[in-house]
Amino acid sequence: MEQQPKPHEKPTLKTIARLSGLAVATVSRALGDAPDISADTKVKVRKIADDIGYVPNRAGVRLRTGRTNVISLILPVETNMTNHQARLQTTIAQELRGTQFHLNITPLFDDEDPMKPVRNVVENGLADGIIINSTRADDERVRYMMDRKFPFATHGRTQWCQDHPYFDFDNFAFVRLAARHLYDLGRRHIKIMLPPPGLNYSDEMTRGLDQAQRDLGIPIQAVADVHGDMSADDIGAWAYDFLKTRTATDGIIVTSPIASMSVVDAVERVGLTLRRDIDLFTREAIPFLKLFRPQIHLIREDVGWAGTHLARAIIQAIRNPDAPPLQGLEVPTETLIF
Amino acid sequence: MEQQPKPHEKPTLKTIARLSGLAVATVSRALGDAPDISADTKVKVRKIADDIGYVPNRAGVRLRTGRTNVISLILPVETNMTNHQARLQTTIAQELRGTQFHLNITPLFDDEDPMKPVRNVVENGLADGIIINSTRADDERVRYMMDRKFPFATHGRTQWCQDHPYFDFDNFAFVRLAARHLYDLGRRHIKIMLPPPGLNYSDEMTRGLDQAQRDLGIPIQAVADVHGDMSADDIGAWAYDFLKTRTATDGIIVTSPIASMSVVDAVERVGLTLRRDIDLFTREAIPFLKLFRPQIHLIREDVGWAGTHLARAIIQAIRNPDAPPLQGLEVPTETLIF
DNA sequence: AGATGCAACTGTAACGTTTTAGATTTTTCT
DNA sequence: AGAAAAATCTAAAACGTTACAGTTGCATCT
Repeated sequence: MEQQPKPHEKPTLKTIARLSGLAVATVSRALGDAPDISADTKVKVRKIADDIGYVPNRAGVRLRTGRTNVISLILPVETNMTNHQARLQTTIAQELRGTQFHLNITPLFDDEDPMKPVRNVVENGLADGIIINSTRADDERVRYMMDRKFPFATHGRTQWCQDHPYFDFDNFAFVRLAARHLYDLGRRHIKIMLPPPGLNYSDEMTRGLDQAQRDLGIPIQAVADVHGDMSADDIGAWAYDFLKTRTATDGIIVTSPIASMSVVDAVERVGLTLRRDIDLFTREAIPFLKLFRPQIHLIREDVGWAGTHLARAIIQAIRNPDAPPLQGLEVPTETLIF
Repeated sequence: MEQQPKPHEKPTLKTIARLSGLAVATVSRALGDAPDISADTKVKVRKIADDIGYVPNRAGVRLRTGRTNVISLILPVETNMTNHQARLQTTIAQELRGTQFHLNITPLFDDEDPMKPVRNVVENGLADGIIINSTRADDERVRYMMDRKFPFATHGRTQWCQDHPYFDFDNFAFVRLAARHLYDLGRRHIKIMLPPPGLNYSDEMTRGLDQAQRDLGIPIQAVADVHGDMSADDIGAWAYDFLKTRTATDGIIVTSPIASMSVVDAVERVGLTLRRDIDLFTREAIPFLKLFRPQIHLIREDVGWAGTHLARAIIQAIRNPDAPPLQGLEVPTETLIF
C-alpha cells in the first residue's frame, strides 16, 4: 500500500488499488457495494476515491457492461418551432442532474422514417433509454421497443399505454372544456382546428369533440384542409379565407399558440372583434398570449411537469424494468383557465 | 476465411476478420484507410463491413483512443425560455447529421459555477468539443479551454475571439442601426434596455450605444434597474412605472422579443400609442412579433445560421486544430428591417 | 548467393471496467 | 484440535478497438 502522492493523471480503479493495497477487483466491488466486501474496506476505498476525485470511466463501464448511462431524446424537427421543445428539454436535463445519466438529443427529420433513429439507438446500443413524442395510437416505435424490452417513455399516449411509461396532456378533456366554455359564452357555431391526423392526441381531440357535441347538443365542426402544425402564414391565409366565407362561426378552438396568433390576425383582418363577434380558445405552455391579446381564452399546459415526469419515468424504466411503469396525465380543469 | 452466414449478433471487427480470413488488426487498418494495406484488401473489407452492417462500437473506440465522438452543448437554463434555444439546438443537430458526432445537452443552472460543466467535460473527457454561449469578454471558460487546447466554439465573442471559433450577432451594429432608425423617424428621446451587464454582447451594445450617440448627436439613455433577461412580468411592471413618470421617452430599443411584448403592453397600459407617441425597435429569431403588433420595428436574427456555423466550427476545431478557427458574424443591415 | 528493401499483413498489448471462479483467511462448530 | 463453513479478497478474462513492433514473402541489388 503506497500512500504516495500519485502522479498527475486521471485516477482509475488501478490508482485506488495501488493506494489502498487492494486488488482492482476488490476496489470495483467495494465501490459497487458488493456483499462480499467488508464494511471497513468499503469505507476505506470510498474515502480514497473521494479524496483523489475518482470518477468511473464511462467508456470502460460501457464496454464492459453495455450500459451507456445515456438517455436519448428523439425530437422531431418541427417547422413550427415551439418553445415547448426547449422547455421540455430543459426540465428533463434538470431532472437528470445528479444522476449518472447524460442527455443526448437525436433529431428526427421530416424526410426520414421515424423508426430510423429508434432502430439506430436500440441496435447500436447508443443509449439506455429513449424518450419519444408525437405518438400515434398504433405507434410502430412503441411496438418495436416493447417487443425488445428496451426502456422508453413517451410524451403522448398509445393504445398500449397502460403497459408503458408516458406523460400526456389530456386533450380529450381540453376539447370538452373548451367547447363547454365557448358554449357557456353563448357560442353555438363552434369550429375546431385539429392537429395533424394520425397522431394520438389528434384522435383524443376528435373523441373529445364527439363527446362535447353530445354533451352540449350542438354540432362542432373540425375544419378540413388545415391543421395546427402548418406554418403560421398558411394558417393565417386559410383562416382569412375561412372567416370571410363562413361568417356564422362564432367560436374557434385552436391547439397551438402560434396557430392562435395567426387565427387572431385573420379574425381582425376580416373585421371581426374578439369576444364580441367571436371567441377563441387555446392553450399554451409559456405564458405570453395574454400579452398578445388578453381576449383569448386559454388554458395553461405545464410542460415543465412533463419533462420532470418523463425523466423520472425513463430512469425508473431503466433501473427497475419490472416495476409498474410511471404514468402521468395532466388534466386541464376550470381552475386552469385564465 | 469462412463465408458462413454468421450468427445473429452485433458484428464487430472480429466478425469481419473471420469472414475475410484477415486479422482483426488488418481489418481495423483497412477500414481506417491505413497506407500499408493493399487497395484490394481495403475494397474487400469495406464490402463485407457494408454487407453485414458493421458499425464501430463507440465504447471500444472511446476507450482505446479517448475520442468520444460527442459534442457537448452547454446551455444556461434561462428563466426567460426562448425558442431561440430550441432553434439553435435543432440546427446544430441538423448539421451534425451524417457525421460521427452525437449532440449532448449539458444544462448550466443559475445556482452553479459556469466553470463546473466545462471542467467536468474537459477533465473527464466527456466530449471531443464544447459549445458555450453567454460569453463574457474575459470569459474564464474560454481561457480554461484555450489553455488546455480543448476544442470549443462560442456563441458570442470574447476578448480573445480572433484566436478561437465563434459565431456572433453584431450587437454593436444592431444598436447603431436601431438608433439611426428611430432617429430617422424623428425620435430624439430614445432609451435602450440592455442585457445583463458583464456579458460580452451587453458590452457590445454599450459600445454601439456610445457610437450611436456620437453619430446622431443626441443622448440615448440605458435604463437602469432592469435588463432584458428578467421575467416578462418584472419588465412589464418596470416599463409601466418608467413610462408613467418619464413621458418624454419617444423611442425604445429592446433586445428580446419577450421583453418587447411586455414593454408594448406597458406602453398601451399607460395610454400611449405605438408609432404615434413612441416607437419600439427590437429583434427576433422566430417571426411572430409582426402578428403581435405590426407597429414594432424589428430586425431578423438568423439563429439557424448560428447553429449551422457553430456545428461546422466545432467539427473543424476537433478534426483540424491547427487550421484557422472558423468565425462568423451576422451583421444586421437596413435590408433586414421588417 | 547473400544481403537489402519493401509491401502487406499479424500478434500482442493496452485502454478501464466488471464478472466469474477460485484462493486465502477467519470464524464457528464438534 | 481439527474440520467445516463463512467471510473476504484476488487473478484472469472479456468487452471492441487501435498502436506498436514484428513477421512473412517476394523482388531487387551487389
